[in-house]
Amino acid sequence: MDSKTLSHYFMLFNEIGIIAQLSRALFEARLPDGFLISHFSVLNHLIRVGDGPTPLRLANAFQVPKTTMTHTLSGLEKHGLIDMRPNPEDGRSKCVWLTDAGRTFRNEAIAALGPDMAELAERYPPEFIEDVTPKLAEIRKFLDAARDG
Amino acid sequence: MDSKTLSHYFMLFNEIGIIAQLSRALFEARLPDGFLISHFSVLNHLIRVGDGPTPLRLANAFQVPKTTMTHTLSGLEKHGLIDMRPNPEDGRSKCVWLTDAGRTFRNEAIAALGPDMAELAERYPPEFIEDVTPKLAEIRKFLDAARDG
DNA sequence: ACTATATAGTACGAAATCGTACTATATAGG
DNA sequence: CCTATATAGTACGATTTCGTACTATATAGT
Repeated sequence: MDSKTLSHYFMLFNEIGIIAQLSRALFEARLPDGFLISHFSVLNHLIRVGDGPTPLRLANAFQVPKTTMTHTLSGLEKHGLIDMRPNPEDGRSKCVWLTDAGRTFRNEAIAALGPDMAELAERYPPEFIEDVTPKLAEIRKFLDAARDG
Repeated sequence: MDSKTLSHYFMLFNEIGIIAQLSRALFEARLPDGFLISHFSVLNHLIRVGDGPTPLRLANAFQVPKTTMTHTLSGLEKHGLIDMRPNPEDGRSKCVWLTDAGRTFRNEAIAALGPDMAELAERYPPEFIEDVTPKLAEIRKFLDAARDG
């Protein structure tokens, strides 16, 4: 791959990285004190993909060490947003389930973004978003598949 | 903004966040041992925007506390990738300059991504990328402007 | 059944990131 | 000029994240 083409691909991920950083800071400021994106992300994942996974599956999904996931989950459990139950199919393992409070927390966190997104929508209408999102979803699926094998 | 539209906007940033996380893990694995994305990001920013800024400007650009930037810069300086010189216009302040080693490090880090990007290019040709990147750049500029004003 | 190996989760220490407090310099007002 | 306030950077402690080592359970081979 020639250097000019490479730089185009690199720039895509550079833009994505910058947006992620800016939007993370903005989003975190909207969360209640003491909560981080890492907490929200787990709740959101459990709703998107379904709850009941093991901590290890979550760690893999987020590309973080399992020790980090243990720490994040303990915070969520302490606040009553998830339940950790023994895995009936494996005595070494646990399963992570959302509580009602966890679902509520996630939904309220998204709702808190309303004003910011409305501001964004003034410049970039829904059609713009609906054009870009599926393309990014494609790339995301590709990256997700690439790291497994 | 109705809840369905909101969820579309949210999903965009959700995809961006996931891709950023996956690509960060992939990229960090390509960096020499002991270096983090935070180090590379600063070098890359200095090349993109031009070097000579103060640590505080960098901290603002990356939306991180200035103490974090102090730490990151001290790591870069220890490895000889940047120079920190006093600011001739302000005795409290310093200016950050790239060294030749810093430029080389940044270029080699990007080059190390070649094989991964080539793999991506098999599925998503340059035209696909060149369609998405400018749209993301727009959103990035908007977010960047929004936090100042 | 028994042993060896692999896996899930955690304890613990190291490094990165963050918030508060402090020092040094700059700016504004008198 | 002198004082009061604001700003740039850093020191320090707290939290998050990460790597290594450990315990408990599962799986494979015999």
